[in-house]
Amino acid sequence: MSTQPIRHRLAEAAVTLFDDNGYDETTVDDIAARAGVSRSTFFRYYRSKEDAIFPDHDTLLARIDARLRASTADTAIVAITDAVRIVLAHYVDDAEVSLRRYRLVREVPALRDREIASVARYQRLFREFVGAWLGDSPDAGLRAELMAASVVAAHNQVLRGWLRAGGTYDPSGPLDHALGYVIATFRHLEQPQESGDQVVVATFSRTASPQAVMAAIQQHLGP
Amino acid sequence: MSTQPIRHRLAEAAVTLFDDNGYDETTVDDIAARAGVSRSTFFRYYRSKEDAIFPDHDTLLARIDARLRASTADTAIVAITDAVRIVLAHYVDDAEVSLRRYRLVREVPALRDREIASVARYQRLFREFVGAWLGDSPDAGLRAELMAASVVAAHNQVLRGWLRAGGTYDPSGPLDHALGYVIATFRHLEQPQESGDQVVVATFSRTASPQAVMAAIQQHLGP
DNA sequence: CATAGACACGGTACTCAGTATCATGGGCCA
DNA sequence: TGGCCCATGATACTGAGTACCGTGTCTATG
Repeated sequence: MSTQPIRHRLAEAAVTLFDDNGYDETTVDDIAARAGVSRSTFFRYYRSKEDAIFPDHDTLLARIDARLRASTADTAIVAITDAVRIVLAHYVDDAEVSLRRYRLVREVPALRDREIASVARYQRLFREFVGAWLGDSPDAGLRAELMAASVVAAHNQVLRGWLRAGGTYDPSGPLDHALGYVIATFRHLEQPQESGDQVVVATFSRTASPQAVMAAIQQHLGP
Repeated sequence: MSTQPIRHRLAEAAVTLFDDNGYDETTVDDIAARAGVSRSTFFRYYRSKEDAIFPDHDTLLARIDARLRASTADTAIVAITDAVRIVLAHYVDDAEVSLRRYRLVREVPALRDREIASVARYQRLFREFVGAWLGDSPDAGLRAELMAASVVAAHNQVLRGWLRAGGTYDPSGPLDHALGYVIATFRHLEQPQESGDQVVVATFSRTASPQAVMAAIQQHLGP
């Protein structure tokens, strides 16, 4: 029938039928028939009907895992930035597919839940690595959780904006901007001496007199 | 059979059977039979098999919505803190049920995904309100997304810790600690003059001389 | 060349979640 | 008493997902 591998034909049949007739109205039999194979074969390639729209989450997850695994605490921020860029690039490279899927996922609750569950797996991955990098520093668990959540949220915000705009621009800039926001909040991940040439001074009681503030600062700055 | 309302009997039958025989091994028929009603009646009270374990998410979500709706941008942080406290308290008040459900959700993928989807609804709620409060300030969408994600992540981290420990302590302290972390990062949500009695001073170039630093500070502190 | 095994696919039959629809029976009001 | 409402039960159906078996093809090895 076609020279395309079956797996690809099934995915294409699925998304086309979902688009044309709706998700609930499309049966696995329909998909298999359109791809020219049997129902059995469909389930041999995809575990479930939903799977046919998310064919590449597993491999992408594996790539992220590999990228993070290749890093250490010292290069945490670079690794995280890279990883998020990989994910976003994956969507951007296949803009056509991403946009069709986005429209679908937006209006089918079952698919939306599935998407959210996938995102949670990415977040879990980030959390585990950041947690390991933070070791047993104070609040390591909490900070890892917040870091992972923020990174994923930043990515999602940029991606959603790009999808809503129909994929009409390069989201690299917005992503870097968003990640900058996140990273600024979590500078303490890296060693202080590596955190650029800026140093935060202090906070003081609002009721303190200017003289008292000056004295305290002068004392810490040395001669 | 029992004086308990049917809805409650069904939920109890469900969680008991899931505990004893496993989730997949328990059919809706089993649950209905144990509650002494028919299969039809089960689906009249719960939309799905999973629903029987998450009976109160909708009402809790409505309470959070109400709490946030009752606030404005001025009192954002208090509202958010309150809302998160409400959610955590809901779990703590029913520690027995929460713990059983936690053990179940942890090992049944379908339930875990469902739980994650529920959490996403809370996050969406926070995002919408914070976004509205931020109005059209720069990066409002991004900051709302990050704020919501962080708040939810902080809550989940505290809740998970409490659940893992078997619900053996009062998690209010840890929650406040975690929220403090989050709020510190998002101080700019509130007006500066309302942000407590602490004031952040500044950052300076590491190469600046102590004298230059002092001069700059003195200039901002006034006479 | 023949045979055996691996493998991919098709076919069949089953379980069970979820939906739709109708029947029933008990309380309640006129 | 009669009629109505409403909660429950009963039945039948669709479709996802699983298990299992049969069959054809391709390949390696005698």
